[in-house]
Amino acid sequence: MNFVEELKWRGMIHDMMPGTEEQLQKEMTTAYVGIDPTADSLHIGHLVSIMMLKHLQRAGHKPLALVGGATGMIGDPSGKSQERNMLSEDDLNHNVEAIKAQLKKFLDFETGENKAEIVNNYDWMRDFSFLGFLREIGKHITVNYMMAKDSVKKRISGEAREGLSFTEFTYQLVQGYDFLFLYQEKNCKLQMGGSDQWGNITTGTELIRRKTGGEAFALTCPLITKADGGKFGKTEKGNIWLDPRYTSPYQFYQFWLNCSDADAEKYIRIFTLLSKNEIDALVEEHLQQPHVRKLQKALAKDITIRVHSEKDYEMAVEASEILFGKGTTETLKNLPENVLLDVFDGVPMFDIDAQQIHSGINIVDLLGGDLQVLKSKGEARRALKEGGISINKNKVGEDFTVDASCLLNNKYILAQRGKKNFYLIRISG
RNA sequence: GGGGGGGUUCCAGAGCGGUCAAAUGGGGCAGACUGUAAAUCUGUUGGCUUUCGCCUUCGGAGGUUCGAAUCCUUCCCCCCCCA
Repeated sequence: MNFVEELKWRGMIHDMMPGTEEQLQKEMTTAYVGIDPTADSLHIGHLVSIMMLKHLQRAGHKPLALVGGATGMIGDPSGKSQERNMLSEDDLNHNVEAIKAQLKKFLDFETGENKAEIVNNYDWMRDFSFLGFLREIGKHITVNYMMAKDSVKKRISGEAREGLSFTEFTYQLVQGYDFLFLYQEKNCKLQMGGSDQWGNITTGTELIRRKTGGEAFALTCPLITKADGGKFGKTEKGNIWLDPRYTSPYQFYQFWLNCSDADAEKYIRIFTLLSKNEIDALVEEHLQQPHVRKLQKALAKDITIRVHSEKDYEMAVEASEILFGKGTTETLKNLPENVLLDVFDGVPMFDIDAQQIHSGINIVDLLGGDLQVLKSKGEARRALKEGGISINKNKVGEDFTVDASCLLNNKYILAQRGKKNFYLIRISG
């Protein structure tokens, strides 16, 4: 199966320029996607682009990951209603390095003619003078052409009418120049990205055509959505990051496990490397017994292992079973300390003076007091009234007193708000 | 430079001298139901105390008033139109 066919059945093609498939069949082709270095870790929103590169490489082509050290300093107006904050040069450098390290988990940077490469557009933009850019690049593209792009139109005449700065307006040209540069320096003939990048990518192919007479191509994938219309990759707590410092493997696993049926069916094609047959079989099984959530489990397993590790995956499953399975106070109490800590890795931890527990402390004061497990006593009281608080998996009321009998391993207390929010309280001293 | 419209609690958006911690919708959180789902229904959504009550909040700073988110002064910011 060739690259385009592969992406097609996975539902990863939104649009592509005529001739793209032919180009890919003709020869080993170098293609790139851009990654905005807005943080020092990738999040799962980036994973789609990375998977495109992965499939590209598996099909024998050469992937480039362009880390936008320069474009990141400007900000893409696509999809944004407002101009965004600019990052400092230091932050950008730090982020670029961190992202490089993460990409190495997904792509082969070592072997073969088609080994992956990372490029940073800051390297070639840094010394490009403003005047130079105007003379060499700007004159090839008309303002009329640039204004016709949706990303620009929306900002000028859309309902929001936020206005856009000249800097933002220029973004597509700068990105277009990246493509031109890579075309000339690395024989890169294809740019890929999310469908919101179409306009930016075509500015690049246009620039290449006008300036060199050469032909380059564009391929975009649909924006990942959720069936309920929410934003993909976000939870109440924010982005789902690849870096375990920001999103623990347990939370990461849980995110995928909690996908809706419709989403899981879509995501498993996009984010895993499972074959069409394997996925079809899983979907079939899922239809028979939706409550078993085989699809979600397979999805969560595959991604967790690839992003983290087999061991992290097993730990996450174990934790999930203890927390959501038939876990009771008894099973909690019997858990050895090291297992307990592993299970609750990534769960917020609070330290409290041993004395307070031994003399008994009211639940409201414990949760809403100085520890700030919950924001305030008012909130603690409210949650208690709603029946939303459990201690060691037992629901408790407002007048519950926490004392030494609640301790797990003589040291820990598991507090729970609702079904999914856990807090571990540890005594000290 | 001229003219106009705005800045309200997470967001949108009412309020326009007291009955306003501030309508309504969205979102969030929680409960029931369930598949750790969706849909639905219910409760809740500034802080302290929970009984009355108190404190902080309506762009910033002053002022008028017994009393202001609501009136006045001044400053800051945003948007639109014209030059």
